[in-house]
Amino acid sequence: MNIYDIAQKSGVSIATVSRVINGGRSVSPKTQETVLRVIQEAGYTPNAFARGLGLNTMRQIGLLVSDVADTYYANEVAMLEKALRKAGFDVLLRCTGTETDKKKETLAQMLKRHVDAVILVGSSMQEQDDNSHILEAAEQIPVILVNGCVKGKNIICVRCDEMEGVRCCVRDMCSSGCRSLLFFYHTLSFSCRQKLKGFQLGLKECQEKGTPAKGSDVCIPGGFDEIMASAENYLREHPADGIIGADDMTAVAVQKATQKLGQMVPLVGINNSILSKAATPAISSIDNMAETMCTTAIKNLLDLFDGKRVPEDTVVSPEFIERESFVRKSVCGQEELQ
Amino acid sequence: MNIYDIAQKSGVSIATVSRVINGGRSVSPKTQETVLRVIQEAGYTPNAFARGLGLNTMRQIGLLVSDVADTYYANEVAMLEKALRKAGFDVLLRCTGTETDKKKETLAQMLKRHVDAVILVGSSMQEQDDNSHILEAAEQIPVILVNGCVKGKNIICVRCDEMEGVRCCVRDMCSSGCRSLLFFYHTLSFSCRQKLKGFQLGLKECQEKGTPAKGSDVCIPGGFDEIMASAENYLREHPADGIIGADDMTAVAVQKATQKLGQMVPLVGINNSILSKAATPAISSIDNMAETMCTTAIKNLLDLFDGKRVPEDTVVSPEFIERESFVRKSVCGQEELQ
DNA sequence: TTGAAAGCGCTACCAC
DNA sequence: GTGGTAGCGCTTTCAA
Repeated sequence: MNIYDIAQKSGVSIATVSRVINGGRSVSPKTQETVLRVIQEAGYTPNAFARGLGLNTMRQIGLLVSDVADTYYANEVAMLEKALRKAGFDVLLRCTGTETDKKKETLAQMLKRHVDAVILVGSSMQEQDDNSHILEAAEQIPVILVNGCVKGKNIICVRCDEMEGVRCCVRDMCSSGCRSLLFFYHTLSFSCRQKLKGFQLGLKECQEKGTPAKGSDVCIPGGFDEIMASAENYLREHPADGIIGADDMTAVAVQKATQKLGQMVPLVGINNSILSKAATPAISSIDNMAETMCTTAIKNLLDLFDGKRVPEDTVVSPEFIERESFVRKSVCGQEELQ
Repeated sequence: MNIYDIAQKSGVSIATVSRVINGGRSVSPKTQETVLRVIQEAGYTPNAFARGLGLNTMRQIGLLVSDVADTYYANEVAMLEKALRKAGFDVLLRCTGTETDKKKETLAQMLKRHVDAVILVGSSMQEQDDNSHILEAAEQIPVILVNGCVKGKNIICVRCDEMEGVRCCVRDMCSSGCRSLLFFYHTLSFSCRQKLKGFQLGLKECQEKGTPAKGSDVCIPGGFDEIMASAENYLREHPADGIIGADDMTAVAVQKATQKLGQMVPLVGINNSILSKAATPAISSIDNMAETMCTTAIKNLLDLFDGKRVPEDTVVSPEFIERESFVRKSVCGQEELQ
């Protein structure tokens, strides 16, 4: 069953059938009706491959993410997929892992698949130094970074100012009496670097404000169990009175460690994922506005497809979600206003 | 840059170039070498759409899941994607939600995309009564159910005997002294029905064994917060001394409720996801062997593509992962052996 | 082993 | 408004 069959049954040419399928402009209402009825009756669907060949697109968009098993990324992928589907695009999903070479290779493969755009989900998709592969990809198709930033033509960035979020959090912890802070993380991604900067900046500002606090960052590679175990060892030697986890998973694991040691330490996570709710005590978390980032990213992409001008770098502000593990006595930013 | 350019530069016909690209059979080593070198130098990649049109496949496989944002499904998607990529297939991802019509429609759309197979991830992709759409799809391409079961030609099922897992768990709880059990769930999926059956079966067996316990199942639709709130209300009126959650998320939410009420109740979740680790006390969980299911599913699919005969229904056994929320005094199945 | 040529099913341009 | 037809880039059959 192909376009020729439909043309024959309708008593028209394939050109007319094609027109009807693609929006029916300059087709008489009568012809249109006939053809549509035949298509309906025959249960005909145009061949996607042939269509792709002719139009040079199959309305597919590549989603690259280091790991969908990560709750936070999974959530973003879900939101992006939903928005893209609504706009009539299919999603080609690839997990890349964190190795630079794998990420580059995967991006190259996506280009060969002739996707209409590529979305790099999460800051882990961005390299610290050399992002030339992203620039190269952008020469062919739009590249969207969700929570990342690479400047270049045909590249759309949407990100959260996590540095600011952590900076404020540090200041809030200091004003709440914390004097010895720890920042735990497991991977030094782009986003993590920003958070670390915020951590240092916050400490510095506390010093200037006359409430000096010392702080260290500690890297524990691995998953939940490794972090929990190593954090326990670390905290036994280096107790702290305020802890920030680079993400909720890390925060929960560290929380477990403090509980084992009988230390009751103010604790904050990042991402505001279900893990922060699930923990006991529930963990206060810095929400990096995944939903806002995702909807903005897709909106910008669709605008770009429509030929509109689009902001090449959108920055959204994080939001502190207060739960049980740390309740602020004062709120950074608001004190200045008073 | 197309196959004609390569043919010209190599001094051969496009037929020969095509042969070289597709495995180089019946091509002289010398020609082969020349063509490969030209392809290399030109950085040529065959057009995926044209290839799809010719071969009637683009080596893409559709993954249908009710919601990737669900930690458990996300984990399965990650494992499936990895295995498929290794076998040279791309993954087309679609979240369907739980409405039957949406699921049917999405499946139909996947078929139109000419994917090589469809994988339905999670028992929520299966309807209780009418699965004719799955049978119909299977007339065109292989359909794989991960943790589901629909009998039919060209349908491969891999599932976990969750009924058995819950049945054993109930018996273990009874033998450990629980006399009033509660089973909480939020959606009555295929898998949930199995678990419920196991719950009832376990209770019945306890009765027969002379350790009668009463039990009820309670459905709370909604997400984490709704479950937590409603469970608290329910438990205030109907305290229990043993609780099973249909999944870890539910278990954690109910755990929170018990903690608010000051009830310290033996509790078991299902899925053995990171949530069960993250909770405090850590939640014992029935592991339904997601990894085994996924690897088996892909292995069977690849075998099917290879024309081998493949088991149409594989059942794996669940595994009880003991943590802090419930420690078994005796183990179901082992007592019989003694 | 190689080449010529006929599809694959559709889109889009150019006539009428 | 409609039809004829030349591509799109590849695979594959049939001859040579």
